Amino acid sequence: MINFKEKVIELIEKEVDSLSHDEISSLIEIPPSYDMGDYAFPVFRLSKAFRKAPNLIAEELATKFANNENFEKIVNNGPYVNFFINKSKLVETVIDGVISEGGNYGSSKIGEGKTVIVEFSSPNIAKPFHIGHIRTTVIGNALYKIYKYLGFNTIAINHLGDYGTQFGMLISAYKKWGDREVIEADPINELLKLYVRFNAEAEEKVELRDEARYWFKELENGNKEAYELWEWIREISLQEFDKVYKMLNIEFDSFAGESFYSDKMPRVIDELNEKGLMKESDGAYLVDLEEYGMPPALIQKRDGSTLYTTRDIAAAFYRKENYDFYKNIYVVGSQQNLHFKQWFKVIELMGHDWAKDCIHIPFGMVSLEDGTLSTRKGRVVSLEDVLNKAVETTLTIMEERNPDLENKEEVAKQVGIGAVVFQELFNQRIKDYVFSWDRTLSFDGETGPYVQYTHARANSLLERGNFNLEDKVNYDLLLSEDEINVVRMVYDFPNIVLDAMEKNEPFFITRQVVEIAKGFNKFYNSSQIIVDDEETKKARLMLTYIVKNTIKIGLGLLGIEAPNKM
RNA sequence: GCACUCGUAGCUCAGCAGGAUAGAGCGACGCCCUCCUAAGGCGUAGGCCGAAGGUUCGACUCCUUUCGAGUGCGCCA
Repeated sequence: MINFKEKVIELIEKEVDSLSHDEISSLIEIPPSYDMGDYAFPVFRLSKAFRKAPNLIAEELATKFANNENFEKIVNNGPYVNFFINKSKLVETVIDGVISEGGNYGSSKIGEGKTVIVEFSSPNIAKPFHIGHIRTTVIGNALYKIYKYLGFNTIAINHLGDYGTQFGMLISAYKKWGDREVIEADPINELLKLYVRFNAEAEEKVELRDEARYWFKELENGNKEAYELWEWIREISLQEFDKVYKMLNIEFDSFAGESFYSDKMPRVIDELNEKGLMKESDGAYLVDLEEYGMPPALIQKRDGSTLYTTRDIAAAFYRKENYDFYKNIYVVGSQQNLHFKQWFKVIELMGHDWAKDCIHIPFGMVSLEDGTLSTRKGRVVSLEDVLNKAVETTLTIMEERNPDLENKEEVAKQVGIGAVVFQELFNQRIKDYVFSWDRTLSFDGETGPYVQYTHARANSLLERGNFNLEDKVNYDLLLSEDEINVVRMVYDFPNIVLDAMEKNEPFFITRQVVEIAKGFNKFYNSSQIIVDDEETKKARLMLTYIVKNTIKIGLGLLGIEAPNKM
């Protein structure tokens, strides 16, 4: 495909010596409106070197550029040189590009030979998989797909919270009040009950805390009874989580959670000791980070057991050695900003330069209308319920609008779940939000169903119009404002995918896909696509095809399906 | 107390690592199916971009201060 921006840079480079290629590239912008051009080059920076007023410089440059095959017009508008892409060329390059790449439009090989680890989801076993987990799960999955699409060797790791004092509590609670059969009938809820009860009683009886710590210590020491109980709890929890992962269509390459690293910590502690980084404090051991403006990182508790910082460090070492990652990404809430900053620093202090390749991707909090989520206080909304409810609502809408549709159930799942995922990926990660059923179940406007609907509509047009990919198209029949607008957005798509990767922000893709859908719907409403004139029909169907294809790819990168009918 | 994050229309949010007149969706009001999927399209109303300074030819965007909200800060994860 023709890179028009690059063509703009080439032109400018020839006339302007004082700026490098990259400088020019970063100066070039997209005008607020397309009547001002596709690209603009502001010349303010040149006024010193040229010793002229910006307007005059722009005028002079525009005159020099005047004729060029890739641009139909290059003119100055005050201190800007505005470039108008040759529309016919644009249409041609986009259509050719989409046809030749097909289902891989926008993919790339830039990641070849590089491994990216994405750690995400990571729920705590024996606890409900609730609405608070949706962000890491869905954002992480999208990032995983995006990196993969760009050619990286990508590894999805579910770093299960399957270790720590909480399991001491659970084991202790189970031994007191547990009943195997009751738990197996409804694992998460029953385990949660035990956990809640234990915490409640521990408020009064402080000795229970010591008991919990004792059992965790026993677990770490390999006590058979403790280990078997723990293994069983882990297994039944995973089965529960798997239901949600299936609904979301998410797969992991590894479930190596915290427990997996339980025997990999001594070497970390040894290395910290060797390098003189460990400090004793009240019987516990830590790495002092005061110099770096951070509180110390606790490595080992007074009773000799470890903390999650230690496990995270051990896990990072393990991953470096086994995957030799290019990037090691952690999709974890912003509450843990400090924790990651601390242990990344510890690894750096140990002298490992790959510390810089460890990246924390934070996201904002989800809360409920009546306050923060709290497993212990029972203030949770189960993710499974949310997804089921969304599917149900979708089914109701479908009964009204398209009751004759085949495989309604299947489509309702794709649309309902897609709606939830889409909304999750619609804004910047960092924003906090309050969960609301109303918003989650509203499918009008810029939503997942809107985009999917556009996709289905496009598909239906292609079928009705007997679209044939082999048909030659007259590019000059797609030059109206509405048509070009759509073409431009499809043209931008590959760069948007790159942006999403560079900034680890899937929502760039979400927004672009919405823009494409909007543009197409506008076109659809203003022009008849299946018309008598064969040439026109072929051209318009081709436009419909590139829209459908790009939407499908975009949704796919977000982990959302694109049904052909709805 | 210290650190970090957020603060743009009634609501929910975009605004591309400073640029040309601040944009959507929802909600409100008014239109458009004898026509390819109306989960759609078109239009109207609605904003001193939390506040004050500063840097710059130019600030919603960068810096400082300030107010408001959230999060985190040694034996939980």
